Amino acid sequence: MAKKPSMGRQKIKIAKIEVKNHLQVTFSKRRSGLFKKASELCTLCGVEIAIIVFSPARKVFSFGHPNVESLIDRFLLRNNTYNNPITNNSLQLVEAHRNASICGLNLQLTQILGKVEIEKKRGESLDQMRKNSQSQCWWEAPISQLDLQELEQLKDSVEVLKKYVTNNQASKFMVNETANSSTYFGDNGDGIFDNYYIKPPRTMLTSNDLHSHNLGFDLATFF
Amino acid sequence: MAKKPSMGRQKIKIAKIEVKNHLQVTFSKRRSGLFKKASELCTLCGVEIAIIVFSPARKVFSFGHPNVESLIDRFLLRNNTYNNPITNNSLQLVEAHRNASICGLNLQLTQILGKVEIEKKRGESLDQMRKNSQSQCWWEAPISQLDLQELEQLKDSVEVLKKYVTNNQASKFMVNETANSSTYFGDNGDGIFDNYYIKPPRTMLTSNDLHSHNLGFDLATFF
DNA sequence: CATACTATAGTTAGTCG
DNA sequence: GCGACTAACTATAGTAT
Repeated sequence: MAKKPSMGRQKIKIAKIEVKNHLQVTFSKRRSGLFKKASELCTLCGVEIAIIVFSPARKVFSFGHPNVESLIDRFLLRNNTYNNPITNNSLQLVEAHRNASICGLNLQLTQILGKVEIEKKRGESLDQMRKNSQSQCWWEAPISQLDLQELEQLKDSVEVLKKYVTNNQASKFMVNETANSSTYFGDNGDGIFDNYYIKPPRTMLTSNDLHSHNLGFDLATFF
Repeated sequence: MAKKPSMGRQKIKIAKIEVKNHLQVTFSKRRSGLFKKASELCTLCGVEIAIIVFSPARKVFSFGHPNVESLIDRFLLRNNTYNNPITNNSLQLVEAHRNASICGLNLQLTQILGKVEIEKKRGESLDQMRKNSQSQCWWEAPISQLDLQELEQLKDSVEVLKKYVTNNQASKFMVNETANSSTYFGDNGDGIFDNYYIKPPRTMLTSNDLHSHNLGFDLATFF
């Protein structure tokens, strides 16, 4: 067949493409072009970038270095911290954010883990105590049980918070294409959020989680 | 001075630029290039895009059409609801995001607040108890104090998390210019980016880009 | 940190498989 | 939907302001 010589790239107007098929092709090409530019910018300048795209077909495409979630977190945190309209509580907020840092979270987690143990023991002791004299401490046992349960939840909550912040450790490019129901998460090994009430009964933080604070930057500056 | 003729664009390796000054220039240029590409993609294909960039200088640059926050919301929500739970990890992710919902946070906060009250009362009671028989409960008081302190911290942490999520519903931005972050908010598709950090609104794209876009959005509807 | 300039490297519209 | 191809079209490296 006679090959028609390509007329090459034509100039186009930057306006909504009406031809559906054409639009799809352009979207696909330019999206990958955009992600490529982003990744180059990451490499060249050592910056962190997250991109979220909702396609015409309602699919989600995302690019993230090191990963989308952690950048979203930082973005929101930063906005909250410095732009919060509730100026009255700004100082408290700053303090709260400080508490949300990895360091603070680890500390809190450690304290809570220890506390859970203590509460268990205390529950037992109080249980015995109640046997000895119920009239004196009738309210101790139930509260103690409640404490324990709540503390377990709290512990897990803090772990979730910590995971949020810890996510920053990843150091890989990640490109996601989320069809209407699936998202591929890179094998960074992070991005794991543990559920605080459905999770399996195991310790959720590995020693790795607890000690790896070697972020490429100083997280503390964000709080 | 004798004008040296430009040697034109040179080929570069995509690797970390070491020369600080050079890096800064490249970052600035490529960032605006990236945002322009994004805005073109928005207009051409009628898609929605959010970009977050953390610069080497720790500044935040963002592009969003229609705006960053709403896209983040949808991204997280979609991950929450429809993420494909292939592995335990992703399942946990789904649950964790669910936990991050306002509802869950409110619940947790309520629980914690209630617990703080209980702890206070218990502390008092235990204090009295200790007076009555120190030998039996010598360890109660100190632990109780520790409890209270920890719980206050936890309460703050959860409040932070809640702020995270609640932010979605707050007025999108009030004081969005800070010393640390500049944000480009994509507008209705005319390709005009308002820079809220550097100067009053000014055109970012060339006049060539300014006329042909029309997505039928009104900037006012976004804020 | 942003912009102006120019030659050239890189991207992509249009088309086919 | 993805790649390949080619001829334009654009972005941008290097440099200076």
